Amino acid sequence: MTNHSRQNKLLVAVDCIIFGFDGQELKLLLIKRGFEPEKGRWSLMGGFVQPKESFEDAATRVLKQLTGLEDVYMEQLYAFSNPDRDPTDRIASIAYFSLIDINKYQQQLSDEFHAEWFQLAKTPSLIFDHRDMIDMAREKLQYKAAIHPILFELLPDKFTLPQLQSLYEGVYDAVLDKRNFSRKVLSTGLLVKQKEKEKETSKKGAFYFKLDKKKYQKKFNAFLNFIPNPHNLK
Amino acid sequence: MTNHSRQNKLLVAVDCIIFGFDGQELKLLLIKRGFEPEKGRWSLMGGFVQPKESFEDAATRVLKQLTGLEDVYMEQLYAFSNPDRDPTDRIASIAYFSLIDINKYQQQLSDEFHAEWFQLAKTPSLIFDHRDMIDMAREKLQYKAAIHPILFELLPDKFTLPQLQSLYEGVYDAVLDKRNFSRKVLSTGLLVKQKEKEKETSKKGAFYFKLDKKKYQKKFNAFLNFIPNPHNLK
DNA sequence: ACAAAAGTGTTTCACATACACCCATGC
DNA sequence: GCATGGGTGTATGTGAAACACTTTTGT
Repeated sequence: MTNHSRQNKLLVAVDCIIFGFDGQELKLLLIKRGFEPEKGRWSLMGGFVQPKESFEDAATRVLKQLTGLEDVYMEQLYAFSNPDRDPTDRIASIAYFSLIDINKYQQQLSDEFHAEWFQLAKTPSLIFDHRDMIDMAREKLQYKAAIHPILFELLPDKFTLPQLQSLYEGVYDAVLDKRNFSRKVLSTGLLVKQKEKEKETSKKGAFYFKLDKKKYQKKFNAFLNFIPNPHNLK
Repeated sequence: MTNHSRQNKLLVAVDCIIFGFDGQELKLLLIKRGFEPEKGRWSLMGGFVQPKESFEDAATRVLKQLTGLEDVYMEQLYAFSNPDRDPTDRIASIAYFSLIDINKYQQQLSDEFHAEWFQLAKTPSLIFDHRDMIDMAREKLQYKAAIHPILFELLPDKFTLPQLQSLYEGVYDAVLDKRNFSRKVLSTGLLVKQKEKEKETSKKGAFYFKLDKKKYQKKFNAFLNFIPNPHNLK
């Protein structure tokens, strides 16, 4: 227990599950591996953890490498550690998932990795346990987005209610009633109506909204609707 | 990226946050370290991940080593990886939390580790980032127990409603109304009333209940109360 | 008979849901 | 003038919360 022996050391990688939303569909950014093993197959973007780097640092670095983005929403998903998950080497992988504004994503960087956005339902066959990672990420996203307003991280600064609703519908694979939906999201007080309309997708046009960043920060945890009644809390 | 170089390898440990409930208070099992570094200080029970072991395997092994228990509720909490978290070596730690029936715990095993149960509010100073681990575990427990009926994992086969209520009150540090509480838990259909009463803690005595294991399994996920209305799901 | 904890029911209110019509505009 | 998608209001039901008295029994 005390011998920090060399033989107990492991290779540790990070893998990034990157979600984006194009206004219609929830999407996932995958790369085509340009190196062995499994060269030519699709996978999540990943990389090895360096000696002086935390897992978060590594995931941030890897994400930036692929997308050019920093300061985006990222959350540790799970540590995958089956000794046989990579058939060639024993490599543990810490999976992170990110929510990015797909418009800020810098295409040119991705060319290097042959990256492509995939609809969730249409992802290709993936290496190792990356499919499990994605399934778990999706589940966690559903779980968390039901409680915290994280889906705004996928949207541009200005967005319309119909867009927001499509996003929720995509995440939950559900059809929602637009009257109830708009009442619910507006009742949070998190949205600020703009004067301009988005007029690409309809003749009438839909008003833009912006997120009230201050309230967003403040309400991020308050969004919880299941803890016992606040005034019973000691 | 392709060079799985030796120098990228890391020491990886697991640490176990072990919760128990004595009928009154939510408690935590800690050990007094009998080895360097930090010999003599309190810490979580942990151990290094072995070359052919998954992190889950390692945590299961470590938990059994301390408590003698297998097949208990265990969940991966988080991978802690700050390069400086252990000042002597770079060691990442994957934290797991467990919920055990404190009565099944085998005291004699723990003597070897000088283990003791602590009330959450009265935990001593701990090594490294173990305090952070515990805080996060508690938060996750609150989060999860609000949605899934996991707290039964802390109780013996037979328990009373007042005990169950104390448990919830301990986890949320809250005072609950017993009428509303009993209506709510009984409405889940998860509890089966027994004929015997527990007569230690009151003159009148409180009826024992058992968990309906089949319904528990079936309802474990159905307990969710926030997903969009089921009949809207595709 | 009294103290101590168990057990039980009703009212009120907020929120979630179901549901249908009018509006603005480009063509 | 019509087709397309945007925007709004109401009625109903369910579940959460507040609240107080009776029961049992050991001493």
